[in-house]
Amino acid sequence: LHAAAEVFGECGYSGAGINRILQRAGVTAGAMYFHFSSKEDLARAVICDSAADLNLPEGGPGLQHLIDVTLYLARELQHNSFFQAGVQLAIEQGESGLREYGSYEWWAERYLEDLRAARSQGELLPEVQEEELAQIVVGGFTGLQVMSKISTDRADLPQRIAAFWRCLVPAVAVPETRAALVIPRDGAPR
Amino acid sequence: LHAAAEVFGECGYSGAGINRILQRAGVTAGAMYFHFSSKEDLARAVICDSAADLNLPEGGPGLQHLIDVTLYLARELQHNSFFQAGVQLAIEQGESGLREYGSYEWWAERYLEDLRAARSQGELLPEVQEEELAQIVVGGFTGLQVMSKISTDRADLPQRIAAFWRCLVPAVAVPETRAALVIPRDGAPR
Amino acid sequence: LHAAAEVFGECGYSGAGINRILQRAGVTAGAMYFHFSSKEDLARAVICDSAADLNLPEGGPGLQHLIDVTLYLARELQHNSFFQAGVQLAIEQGESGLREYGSYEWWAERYLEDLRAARSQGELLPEVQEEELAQIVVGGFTGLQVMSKISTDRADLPQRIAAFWRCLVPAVAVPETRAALVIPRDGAPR
Amino acid sequence: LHAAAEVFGECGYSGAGINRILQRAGVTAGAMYFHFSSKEDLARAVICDSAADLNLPEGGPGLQHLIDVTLYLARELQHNSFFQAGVQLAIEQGESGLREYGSYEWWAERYLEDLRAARSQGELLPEVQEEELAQIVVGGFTGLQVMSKISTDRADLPQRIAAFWRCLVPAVAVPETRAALVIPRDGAPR
DNA sequence: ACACTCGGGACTACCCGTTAAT
DNA sequence: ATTAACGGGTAGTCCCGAGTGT
Repeated sequence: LHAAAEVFGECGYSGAGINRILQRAGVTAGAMYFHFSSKEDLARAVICDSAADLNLPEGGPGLQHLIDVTLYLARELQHNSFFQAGVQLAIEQGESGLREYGSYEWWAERYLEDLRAARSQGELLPEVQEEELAQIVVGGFTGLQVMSKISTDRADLPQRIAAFWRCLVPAVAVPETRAALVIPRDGAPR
Repeated sequence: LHAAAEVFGECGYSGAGINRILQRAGVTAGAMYFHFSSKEDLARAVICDSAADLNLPEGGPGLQHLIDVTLYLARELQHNSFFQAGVQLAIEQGESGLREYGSYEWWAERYLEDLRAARSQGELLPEVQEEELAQIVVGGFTGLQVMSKISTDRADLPQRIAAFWRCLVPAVAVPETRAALVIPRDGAPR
Repeated sequence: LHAAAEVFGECGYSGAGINRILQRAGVTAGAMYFHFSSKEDLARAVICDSAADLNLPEGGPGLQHLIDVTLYLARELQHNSFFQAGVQLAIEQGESGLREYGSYEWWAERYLEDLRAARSQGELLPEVQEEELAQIVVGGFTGLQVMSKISTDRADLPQRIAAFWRCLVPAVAVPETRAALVIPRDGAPR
Repeated sequence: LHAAAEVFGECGYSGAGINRILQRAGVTAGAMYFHFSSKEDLARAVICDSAADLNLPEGGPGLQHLIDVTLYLARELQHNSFFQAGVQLAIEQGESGLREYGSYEWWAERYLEDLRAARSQGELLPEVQEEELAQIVVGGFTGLQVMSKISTDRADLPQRIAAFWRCLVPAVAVPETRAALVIPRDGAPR
């Protein structure tokens, strides 16, 4: 249910009342409990669908693709309430009982693929550890998202991510790659 | 109340039932409502005290001090339940009604001081923007804390922060400073 | 709910605890809050139903009918807990938040119809103002009801109303009507 | 305490929270409970003082005096919060546990004195029963007060009482007295 | 004698996520 | 898939007293 995503995204898991979800969706309680066995189950469904309707940018893997992906996600977080809910619920794991480190690992895995490609294309500096870097990118994205949400309701999230990359790139990319990378100041798509 | 910090830290704001706080603290409702006029007020008090009992590492300002501070905070987050609660409530701002971007800004400000000192001591590379970097450090710390909490209950948080710095330093510090910086792999105090 | 009427009638609005209503009705809180969204809403429902199950005496309109109605209401107030509750809540309007002067106006309107009929049948003395008299009858009834409830738990209410009329009639009715009017001393139905 | 009178008058007995009284009075709980042993006791004290600071109109007893008294009381009810509280608490007897029919009886007694004087001065029609009439006056006053409070916050109470008397007088007073009686339309003092 | 801080519990109206009946 | 209900939970208020000074 799409209404659930909105409410979870706005109020968090425990702050989201089922009734609010129901009446925003225009459904009755029984109807929902036919499809989802519990609130937790509903949240799980939202999480699953949250990653579903993302259209990650195409393009050959590598550092540039990784950057493009994060900027795309940043922009997506501004309007896509499913994705917002996914992120919110991921952050709150533990309150919700939905102990699934999955989300973060999944993204780290995705990023790692790009980083490995980057390595094999010689884009990365030798001292960079791909696994660590993937974790750092996930962590940085998460943290900047939280801050941006609180301070500007995510309006400046793409800019923040862009700044993050501009800061990080010199430490990870070889000079020639670095010169070729495109990191729009405002996070707009290339 | 110290019990409140624990419960807020564990369950978040809306997940924390006042009754649980009360019975963990061994006091009654009336007693609490004499000192704090509402749950929100209680949370505010926790936030305020959360930053109070930190003993930030001494030492001349600069990049090394900034690193030491973040590592200290990482270690502190492992046992200090007041600080845990402060961070948790900061992340949840909005659900709680406690709209105070304050916490993040306050830390960014602290970090900025060190960065400015670092700049004037010639520790920073010319292309680094201090304000942006301060935000990124706060964001990175926040995000890594969230991930670490979920995956290992913060057991590996200092290591993650250390890795974060090892990754970041080449991009911000001039080579001689970089060589002199101490970033213990395990995040232990110097 | 019929239990609500009893408790409201006995204790007034703010004195009536929802729990008392619930356990007297033998239902649970959730059950009630499914049907009524709040205590106020419940009270409103009681008020509405209070006037519903009254069987006002039939008969051609006029002074005699008006008297019969008030005596009937007096007798009804002795056992009909719905009506009791309606009157009680009407008196307390303002504490309850149910600002609806409606009840009193409604009755004054009813009475006025009879008085207008009486006028057109030549039963009223020329100096009598129907509107004012209607208000006075409502007020007198209300006040006597309050007194009777306190002093004798409404046991003597019909008698008091009868006395009220015996006192009032000479001032409002023309002599021949006056002679024909029946006002049983004990307020019993004709 | 004068603040208690206001709050009781506004909210009724059970609707009046002690804390509200206390903070309006600018006192603390302990201070109050030294002087009054309970809320009920406080209410009793308010009732007692409520009749204290009334300056009933002087003048020889009789029908005119009775009328003057009721009009004076009507005007007093508009601003004198002690008296308002007294009336309010009198109406609510039973909720409050303060079962003292006293108030009403006391007033009926006062009125009866005037009526007896009126009788001995030949002002009353022969069929009038003084005791009954006294009760009716008390009841009428009470009821009209309730209605006026709800509809106009007592702004038109004196007018209503005046109308009450204009209606009642023909039924109780002998013609010559009736002609001499002064009942200002707006209830203003003579 | 008087006042206040601090606390105790039971109670308030109301909402929670969930489930039977049908 | 709906209507009705459950029962425990929500934050918060109630009136009141015990202990501590002034």
